[in-house]
Amino acid sequence: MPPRPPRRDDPVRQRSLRDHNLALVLRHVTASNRPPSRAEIAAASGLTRATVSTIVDELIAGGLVAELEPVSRSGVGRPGTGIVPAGTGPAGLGMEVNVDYLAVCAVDLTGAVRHRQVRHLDQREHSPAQTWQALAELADQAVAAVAAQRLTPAGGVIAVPGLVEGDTIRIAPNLGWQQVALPRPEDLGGLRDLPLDVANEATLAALGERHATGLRSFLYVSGEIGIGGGIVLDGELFGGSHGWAGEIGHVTIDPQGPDCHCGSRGCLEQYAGEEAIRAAAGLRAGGAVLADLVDGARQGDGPVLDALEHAGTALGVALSGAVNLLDIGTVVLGGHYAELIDWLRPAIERELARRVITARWAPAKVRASALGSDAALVGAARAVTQAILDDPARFLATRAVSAA
Amino acid sequence: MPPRPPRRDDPVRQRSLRDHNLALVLRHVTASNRPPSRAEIAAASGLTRATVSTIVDELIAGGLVAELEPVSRSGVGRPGTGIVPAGTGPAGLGMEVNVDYLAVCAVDLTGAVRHRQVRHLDQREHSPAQTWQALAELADQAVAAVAAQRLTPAGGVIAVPGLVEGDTIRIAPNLGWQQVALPRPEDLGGLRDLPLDVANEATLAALGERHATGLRSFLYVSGEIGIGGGIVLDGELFGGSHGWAGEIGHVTIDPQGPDCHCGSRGCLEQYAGEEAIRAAAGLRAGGAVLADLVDGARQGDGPVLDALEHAGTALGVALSGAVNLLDIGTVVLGGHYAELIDWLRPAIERELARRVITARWAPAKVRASALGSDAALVGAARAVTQAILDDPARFLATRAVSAA
DNA sequence: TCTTGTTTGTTCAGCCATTGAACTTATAGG
DNA sequence: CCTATAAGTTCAATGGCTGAACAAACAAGA
Repeated sequence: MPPRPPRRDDPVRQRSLRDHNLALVLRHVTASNRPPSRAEIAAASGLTRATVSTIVDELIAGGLVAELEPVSRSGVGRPGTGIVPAGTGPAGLGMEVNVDYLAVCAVDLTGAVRHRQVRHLDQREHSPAQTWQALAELADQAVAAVAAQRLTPAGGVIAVPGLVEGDTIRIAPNLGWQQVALPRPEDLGGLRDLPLDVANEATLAALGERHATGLRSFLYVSGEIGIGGGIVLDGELFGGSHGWAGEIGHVTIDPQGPDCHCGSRGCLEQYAGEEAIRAAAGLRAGGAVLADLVDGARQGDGPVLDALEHAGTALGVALSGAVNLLDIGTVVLGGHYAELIDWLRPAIERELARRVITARWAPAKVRASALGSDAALVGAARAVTQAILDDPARFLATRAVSAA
Repeated sequence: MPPRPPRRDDPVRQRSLRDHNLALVLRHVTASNRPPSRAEIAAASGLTRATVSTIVDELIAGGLVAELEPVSRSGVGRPGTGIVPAGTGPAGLGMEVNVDYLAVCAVDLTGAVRHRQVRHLDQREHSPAQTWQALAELADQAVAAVAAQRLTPAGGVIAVPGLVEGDTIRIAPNLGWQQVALPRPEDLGGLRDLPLDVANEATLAALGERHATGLRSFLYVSGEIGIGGGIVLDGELFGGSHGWAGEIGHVTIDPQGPDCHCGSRGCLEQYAGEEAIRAAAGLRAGGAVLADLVDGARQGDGPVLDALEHAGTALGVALSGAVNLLDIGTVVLGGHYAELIDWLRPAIERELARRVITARWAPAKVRASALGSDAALVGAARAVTQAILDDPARFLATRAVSAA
């Protein structure tokens, strides 16, 4: 998502120095829970107050941060003026295409969701072109709603439950899509001139969780119809060679297990996917599976509890492999799993304790998603604002050009 | 291993600018296959010739690079003087503690092995203290040998087949070690004043392979008595939260499989570890298992071929999970696997093709280790020199202090 | 009310690394 | 011997950070 991450093989000129410190200061502003003063930023970042002052000036001029009204604060000495991320300024647009709905949201630099709209639409009954059309309409409304709050959309990211490479969707099994390209800019109405990106839904959800939880490294696993995953390492999304990392749904649980639609056998999805759990629980097909499962589990329904126990065991086996491989301290369960966590957790933790070789020294934690079903949508929007926060200089430069 | 990687939350002063470009230029010198001239470095790095000149001067003064004799080169114009990594200068000491031998080697900044010595010693019959004693003697000889070649040892790293945390070895099953600390500096003779580190053997082997092969991202798997692994992402070793990443030997192949000594069931080691392959092949215990397997396979011995086919299948299942999770393009087989690759590869590639969901668009490559059984030893030594190459400024600073 | 002490934020000279252009050095080719 | 070309060096200019001095804003005590 970030247009071009700073490479360590780049030469460093004076300007890059400023660029780095611009990002450093901005990060302090967005990261601290209390609006910091220039002096506090200086103390925390290691820069001098003089440098911080000029940098803050530049950020204010660019509309990325703002000064707070001088509120009286405790303590002796001249009170500092708090610096906050700009509430009016750039906004990130997140869009989600899922099996039976479309969604759009907008976040500002503080991470607050300033607009959110969901529209039910079954993609399986429509062509990709129709989906893009409907999404463009939603996006138009979002752009308008956001403008009314004095925010300027700075870009958009679309979350898709499938494999994405560059600007094309290789395959999205549950949508029935193959080789679908991003819509052309001229078909996008209000998004026309904005940078637009597509990415995998679970990957973006992981990004959303990263901000919502503050965790530096974790494995995100989302269970819905399919099982998706995302890996965050040291605060950064890990994409792998092609951006396809995190595909835990097709990790093998039992080499001789049931056939999977992916062509393999014994994939995790065959044990812990929605359909597998439903069938094992003896529930009817086509209903509101998640609600039925939660109800059944709450009422102590035997087959349902057994089904969840089995799913948890399979999840635990897959996660153990991942933890052994990545030595990662936390697993975040999202999607339906977030609501089923109470019944999944015992089996998952049992398997982790048995199968992770370092479990006795550093047991991995299992927790539920903080954003729930909005994770991918919010994560997509955050991807846009995050790119600005990571490299404010680039944003300021483009802003200066468009102003001229 | 690198003392402290540059953090993105550090403030940047002018000096860091120089530090960065120092490393950038040095990297160009070590990376290019032909000794580059100052002008070529400037063109390749994006810096100006003026800057490169002053930086090269600084590196020459610090003894990290040297000018080549002005050889006549083709083409019109003033010929450039080639810059090469200093052949005399800092050296890295690699040490390896394995089940039945100790080894030491030294590499210079070019990566060339300048000294290498192996001594047979069965650690299972000796205490850790005795091992350290014997290793210190070997290291002493290495320091002397290296000094005779006008090299100055800059640090040492010990490779151990076990789980390392900080300066202690948590557990090394095949050595029979638990909670063993690094030897005290005063017990180390010629190593007394050098920075010393321990790390996992497979992790260091991965590092060695990274330099020997030039691959940017790969998964290294080494099969000997145990199975170890290391992950290299974008040129950097990935350690995970505690440095324990890469433990692929205890990934579950079959949740109901045979008991493993680690307390779990169905671990990869139970299918593709030396002992498992030997038993499946019907070979006698205690012999030269690897040699027997290679002989048997060459002669078309049925049980041996079957055993390798089964091991390859299990490896393929485990690697498929890893590739699905990490989206990594290359798998490097080391240790015994390197010599057995011809018989393992078909099964591994078959499973990867079946089980990796992105295999049809980007099939993962399987290749043999370039360093063979020396990978861990050389990798350990390289870890030292790599730290210098990654941050020459730090090295120059300590050098300046000790000179004063 | 006035003074003192404390902390914030700004100003400015000094410093440091990079740049770009001019200049010197070294070679090939006519 | 002269010209063209490329490598390497020198040097004034530039941009960004630092440190110290200073102005501004406040609390506490006399």
